[in-house]
Amino acid sequence: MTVTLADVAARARVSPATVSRVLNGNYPVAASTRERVLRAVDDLDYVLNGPASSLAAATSDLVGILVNDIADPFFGIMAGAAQTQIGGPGDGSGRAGGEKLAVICNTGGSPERELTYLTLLQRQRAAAVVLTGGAVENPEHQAAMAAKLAKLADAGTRIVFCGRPPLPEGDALVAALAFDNRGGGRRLTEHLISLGHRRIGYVAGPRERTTTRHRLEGHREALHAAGLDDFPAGGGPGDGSGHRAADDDPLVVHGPYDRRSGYEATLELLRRAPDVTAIVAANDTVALGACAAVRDQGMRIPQDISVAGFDDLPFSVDAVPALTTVRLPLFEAGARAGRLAMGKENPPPGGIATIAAELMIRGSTAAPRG
Amino acid sequence: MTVTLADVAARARVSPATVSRVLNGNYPVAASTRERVLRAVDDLDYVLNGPASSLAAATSDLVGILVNDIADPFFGIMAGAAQTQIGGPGDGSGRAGGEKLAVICNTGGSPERELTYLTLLQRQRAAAVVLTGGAVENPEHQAAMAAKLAKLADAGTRIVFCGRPPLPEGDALVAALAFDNRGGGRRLTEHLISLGHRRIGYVAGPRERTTTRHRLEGHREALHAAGLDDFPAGGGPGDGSGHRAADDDPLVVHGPYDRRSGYEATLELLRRAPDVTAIVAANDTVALGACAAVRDQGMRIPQDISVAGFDDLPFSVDAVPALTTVRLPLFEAGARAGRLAMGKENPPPGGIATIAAELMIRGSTAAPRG
DNA sequence: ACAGCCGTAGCAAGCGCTTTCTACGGAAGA
DNA sequence: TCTTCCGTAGAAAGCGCTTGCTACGGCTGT
Repeated sequence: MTVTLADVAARARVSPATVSRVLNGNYPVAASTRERVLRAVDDLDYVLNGPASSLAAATSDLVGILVNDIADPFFGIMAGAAQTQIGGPGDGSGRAGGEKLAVICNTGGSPERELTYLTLLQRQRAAAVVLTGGAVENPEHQAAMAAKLAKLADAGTRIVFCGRPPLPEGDALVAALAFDNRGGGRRLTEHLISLGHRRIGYVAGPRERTTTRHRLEGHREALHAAGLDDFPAGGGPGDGSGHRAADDDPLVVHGPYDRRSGYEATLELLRRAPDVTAIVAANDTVALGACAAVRDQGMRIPQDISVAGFDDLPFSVDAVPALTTVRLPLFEAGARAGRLAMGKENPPPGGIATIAAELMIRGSTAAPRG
Repeated sequence: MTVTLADVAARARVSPATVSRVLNGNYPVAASTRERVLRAVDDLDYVLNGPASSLAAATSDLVGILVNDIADPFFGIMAGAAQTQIGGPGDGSGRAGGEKLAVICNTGGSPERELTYLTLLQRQRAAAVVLTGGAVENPEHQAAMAAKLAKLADAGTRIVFCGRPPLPEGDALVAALAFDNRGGGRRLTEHLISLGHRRIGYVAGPRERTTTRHRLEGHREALHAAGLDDFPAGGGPGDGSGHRAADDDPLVVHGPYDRRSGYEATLELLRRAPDVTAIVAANDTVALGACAAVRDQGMRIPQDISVAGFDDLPFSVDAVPALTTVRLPLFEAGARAGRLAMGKENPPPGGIATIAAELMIRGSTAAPRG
């Protein structure tokens, strides 16, 4: 029924071993033989049996990319960029070399799914795994992840973090690309403060997420430095204690990273503190929801209230007014993560690189009235 | 080094065959034995070897989802939805049953990559393939696709189209979910006409794409019905001849499905026909770019010019003014495609279902001045 | 002219799992 | 009590490929 290596070998009048070697190209084969084999492959329309090949070679050409929400361009951009460095041909150049199958796995932000996908990838003996976006900061889950990743690494799977800090116990790690969420958050709020804002609301992401915590800590650092915090700041970088007072702060509302949540959290915020003159959102998507809420309350942006986001997704520049935000080089980071996963690029010194976040000042923020 | 089935068998004091049967659960195994095996699996931290399993069973648990651009929420939403029906546990219910690995493959809209991914999936003996979004209408490529898909189908891979019409020669097909792009396009333009617009520009998607053509044909149908076309309309549904005059129409500009293209194409359009009172964009992303261009030319939306999109992506309702567009039930369609791919749902009668597109009238369209 | 090499190709042993077929023991039927 | 059958477990034959090792010519070096 299906064509096998042996069929090709028979047609080319060589042994299966030779066909295999031609196909893998890592063993000297005479040009004439090679050509004969290639023609046979073509004639027979032969397609390698992946599982058989992976079994025999004890490796596979699968690379897993884990994302929290593929419907969110934040992840789509990174994943797509990573895939350009990994998948099929069309890397721009020819089709030679490490042709791997990049697979994007959508965890939906669920720790269990994250672990399940990792197991599935482990089953497939994946060549590499790229973990994107914020991690869940639950000790139990972190331990499970560390264990799982250690096993993967043991099995020869390369591990790359993209947009999240490596695990504390991460010896399994190969490379980590972390965004400077804290610094970005700090500069954004500093910008608002320099504009004259004193009461700044914060629509945060989900609790127990590294991105959420880091951005919020940056925000608090800026407030603290300006003496604007009723609540203790998060301390310097590396000091995790910033988590402490978060739950009591009336100017901070948590919610998922989506538009609807941004809308509702903003309404709640305005109810709690009608005197805020600026709102910082956990990310651009949330900021869009916040803008809608602000408008529905009859207020203008930025005249009555300033709004800022984070990430600088493509649509942010088109918002009206254009959204002040913090630009993260998502595409570049994703591509670099892809390269690291392929072993095309050396890991940064120390295994971890921090990627700068750039403040983008646009029309949605202005000095408060009065 | 790594734990194998045999190790588990030894520890549980049973044969490898029994362990396999416990794990696959499709053969009677005494409860006591099963439990013993399961404990051994747990103790040893055993993980099935996917390739070996796939090789022996001649099937795999991979499901491929092909998308044109994963950074575009249009695809992200569909792919994510499909994955909820396919991947890991957390389908909501327990972890039983068809636990498969949904993999998203980003073709970047390139025909070659599309084919390559299909080959890669064929290599892996994928259980199913979901093709999303518009197809490239190049005869050569279509033939290659048809051949490839036929081979996949022969090998037992289920094929599902989501958001694209099935291939003409598509006997390989299992199920197709097509959006009513033509009808949606028609109703959108009818709406504009009913508002009083007579000169309507159209920022189309890339040529040779089914979505592009169908949406444009709908637009032309509406113009034609109102006697507004200087150029012949596309004829009724099913008549492919609408393609004919497209290239000459000064009111139509083609470009990729991205924001930047929308911006530039709009500028070009306004240069060519400064008297247009409305602009229809190929999709919402392009519409955003169009809005920016319109504004940069010092015009207001919708007072000076109306703008409309297509898809109703999440951000469209937050544009200012909110974007008039055509809503496509992307999530529902994606989920259904996922179910079809899993064989959880029966294919629609005739193998193809057309999914309705709903006109969403919002603030970005209004009657022209004067 | 002979030993020794190098460049190529083939042999054959798995890789770890699934699955058919066989085997065994006890329960039920005669 | 003996046969038949059912429920359950094992033996073993691959699935299609990779790869270490062996083998075979023809060259080169002496």
